[in-house]
This record gives sequence, C-alpha cells and structure tokens, in this order.
Amino acid sequence: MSSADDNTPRGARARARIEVTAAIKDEARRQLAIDGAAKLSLRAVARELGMVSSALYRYFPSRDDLLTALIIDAYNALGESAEAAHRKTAGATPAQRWVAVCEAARDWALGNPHEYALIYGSPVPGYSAPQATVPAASRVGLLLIGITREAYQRHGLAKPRLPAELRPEAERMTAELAPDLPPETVTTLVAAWAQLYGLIGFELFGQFNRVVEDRTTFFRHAVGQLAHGVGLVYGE
Amino acid sequence: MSSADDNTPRGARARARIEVTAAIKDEARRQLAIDGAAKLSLRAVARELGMVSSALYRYFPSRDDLLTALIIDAYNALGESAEAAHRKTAGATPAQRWVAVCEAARDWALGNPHEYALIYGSPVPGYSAPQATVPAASRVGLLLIGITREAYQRHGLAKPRLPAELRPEAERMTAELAPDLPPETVTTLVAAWAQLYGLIGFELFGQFNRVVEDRTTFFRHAVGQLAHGVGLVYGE
DNA sequence: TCTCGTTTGTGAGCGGTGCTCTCGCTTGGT
DNA sequence: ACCAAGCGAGAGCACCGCTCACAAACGAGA
Repeated sequence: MSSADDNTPRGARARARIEVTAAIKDEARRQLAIDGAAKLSLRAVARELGMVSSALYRYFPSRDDLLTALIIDAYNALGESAEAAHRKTAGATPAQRWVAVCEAARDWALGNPHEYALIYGSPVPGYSAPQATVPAASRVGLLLIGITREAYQRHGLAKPRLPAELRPEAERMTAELAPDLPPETVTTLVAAWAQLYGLIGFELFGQFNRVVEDRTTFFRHAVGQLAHGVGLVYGE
Repeated sequence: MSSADDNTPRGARARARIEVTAAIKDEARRQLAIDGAAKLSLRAVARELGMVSSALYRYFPSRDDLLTALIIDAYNALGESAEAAHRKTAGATPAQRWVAVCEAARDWALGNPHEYALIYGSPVPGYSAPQATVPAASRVGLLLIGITREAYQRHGLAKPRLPAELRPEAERMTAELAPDLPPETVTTLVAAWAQLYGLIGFELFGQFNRVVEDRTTFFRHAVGQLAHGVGLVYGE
C-alpha cells in the first residue's frame, strides 16, 4: 500500500489543476442548466470564475472539449441515477425493476433537461461523439440487459417472434451484447431501449404538449408495455 | 372567380419579396444541410446571396424567426414524404401502410439529418416551438391515426389491455385525437408515435453505432412490432 | 404625370463570441 | 538555488446577431 493515493495527484500543482478543472465544469454545468448548450460561453464561464478567457484554454483546448466532458458527466449522472433505482428495487420482479429504471431515467431527464438534450438531443454542430463517451453512454442499456438476463435465468422469457430476414442481424447483436440471451429477446431489447428515449424525448421537448397530460401514468404504462414486449411479466 | 390569383401578390414589389424570402430560406437550408443549425449564420446567408447582412432583417426579424420558418418547412417536407408513401400504398393492408409510412419518415430523416435534428432533436437555444408549427408537426401523427382508423372500421382491432389508473387520461386523449377509436388503441398509438421517433433518432444520432448494423431490416421489424402493438395485423 | 410615403438596400457600429499568441510571473522538482 | 514547466494576463483576429440612420427605388393616389 505504499502507493495508496497514487491517483491523488503528486504535487500541489496537479491538485490545483484538478480543482480548477472541476470548478470550470461546475460553472459550465450551471450555465448549461440555465441557458442550454447553445448559449454556453467559455468567456462567461471564465468571467464568472474571475479568470480571463484565455486562461481557460489551459484546461480545455476548445469549447467542444468542454462540452464533451459535460456529456460524459451527464451520461454518468444519468447512469448513476438509473443504477441507484435499480439497487433500490433489489427484491422486486424484473418487470418492476425495469419500470423503476425507466422512471429514474425519465426523472433525471426532467430534472436536467438541458443536460439530457446535450446527450440525447441532436448532437451539437459537426460533433460526433468521441469514443470516450461510449462506456458512460451504455450504462442504462447495460442495466436493461441485466434486468432481462435476471428474468431469463430465473423464469425464462416469452420469446417474441423474429422474421427470418432479421435473424442474422439478431444473432450478430446477440453475440456482441448478451450471448446468453435468445436473439429474439436481444432484438426486442435494443428496440425497446431506443423507444424508451423516444418517450422521454417527446415529453421533454414538448411534443406531448396538448396531447398527453398525465404523463407520469402514461409513461409508466408505456415502459411497462416495453417490458412486456421484451418478455418480462409483472407476475414474475 | 374574379379574384382568381389573389394569393399571387398584387404588385411586382410583393412578388420580389416572396422571391427573396424564398431565396433566403433556400440558402439557409443549404447551409443547414451542410453544417447544422448551430452554425447557420445570417451573415453567411446574406453574403452568399450578395446582400449585406442587415438587409436580411427586412425579411426575417431574427435568426430564430428564420429557424422557425425552416422548422415549419421541415415538418411539411417530412409530412409530405410520409403522405406520398401513404398514397402509394392505397391497396395494401393497414399494417403494410403503417410500415411504409414509418419507413418514409426514416428515409426522409436519413436524407435530411440536420433538418430532422432541427425538428426532433433538442430545440435550439431557449427556443419553444411557436403555435404556428403545430399543424405541420402533426401530419405524420394524423397519418398513423388515419391508418389505424381504416383498419378499425374495416376489420376491428385487437384492443390492448389498459390499466384502470390510465383510463381517464386515455379517454381524454381519445376525445381529443380520435373519438371514433377505442381508448386502448389511442393510448398505444400515441406511445408508438413517440417510440417511432426514438428509433429514428437513435439511428440518426449515432446511438446505434457498433450496436445495430442492418438498420433497415431492424427498423422495419421494430415498426412492424409497433403496428402489432396498436392492433394492426399483417394479414388484414 | 408628378409626388409623397412606403419599402428596400447600405454601411457603420455595438457588444458579444471562440480562439491564438506573446509576455511575464509563479512554482515545483532537481 | 536554479530553471524549465505551468499558468494567468492582455491584446488581438475574425466572426457573430442585431440596431440604426440614411439614401435609393418604387408604386399608388392626386
């Protein structure tokens, strides 16, 4: 244990760097929450932190890099939130846990709309998500896979029908995502994963205005149907 | 018929105005398609059109107003595309028409990604969609309702189950959207509508990268399942 | 046909942005 | 104790949205 705090920075200098970096991200997140990503301004962040704008470039080489950092943090916050909901439902049925995780994702999105828009809305300018975001981005998906796997191992699943033309792709996805699950299930799971974000996005971005009113109940039912489609049943 | 061309402008002046307005929108759409909404610049549009930037404000009072115009156009282009697909499948079964309409929406989105992002991605800055966009925005949804209605009137539908707690909301939505359909159907329909855009968005915004490869087949199957959930069956 | 008010285009300008570069100060490790 | 590396400051570049005062072009009514 001689290198106990090796991840804690070696010198005071490095420590300061981490602190300033965090302060920049915090202030940026503050502005993001208020005005949205488009109005996030490096100069304003620097101003608020009492430094000159050019100093900020010592920490983030460009505005896009700051945004990328915020994106990763947002993915992780969303994942964290979903995982917490998952832990809290340890005893429940898979279907109940599925709904709880989906509701946690929705709650996080409603509570942090601009951050959600940053990750699941249209990607900024000519921006394509760097590889670094991938692990953070997959946390909710992995959770849904885990819930399904748990149900499969405990009671088995109702397998959806799968057209022949989709079978090769289904098997490819299965091999990559969850080789222990049936391809029919994995395919439906991937679709449900995308559809979940359709439901959240429509509510968040105002598409449900004047259409759906009791959105919590509606959402709960819709994601329950998604779970049902994947093969989870409330009883088990 | 004395006022046959009343919508055609009275003088040459008014004619010029709509021509310039159209030219601005066209050039803006060009830039939008290349760089995305965030980089759309009034000055660049004006420059390309050989006018000075301030002149452009005679036609659009602000950048947001230009964007709003583009948004409405995009909704209409998407709606047009979907309606064309609907017309082309006049003889087919409702389920087939459903899939065709969804595929048309997807095709349009893939062909016009930045315009799609403009309407179904995160709304720009502090932007909330003006009332003027509503009719254009609902065209695809109305199409899906129409297909479902046709199926209902011809053969009836398999009614999904509806939990008691959702019944009031389901009946409210039904009264507003399609009083002639069963509330169970309307509820599932609204969810399917949102889920459709989850599927399109995930593909378009790169969430399916390294996950789904044969996206056309996958999409066709997923929206087929949506149709099935609403109660449409391929056979009928 | 002339005229006068409206419409349109011009150019300067304001305050803001992302980003670069050079300059000195501070400081941590040798 | 020194020196290179890290860091902040400030000026500056090119761009942005938007405003304003002004001049030219225009068309409808006298």
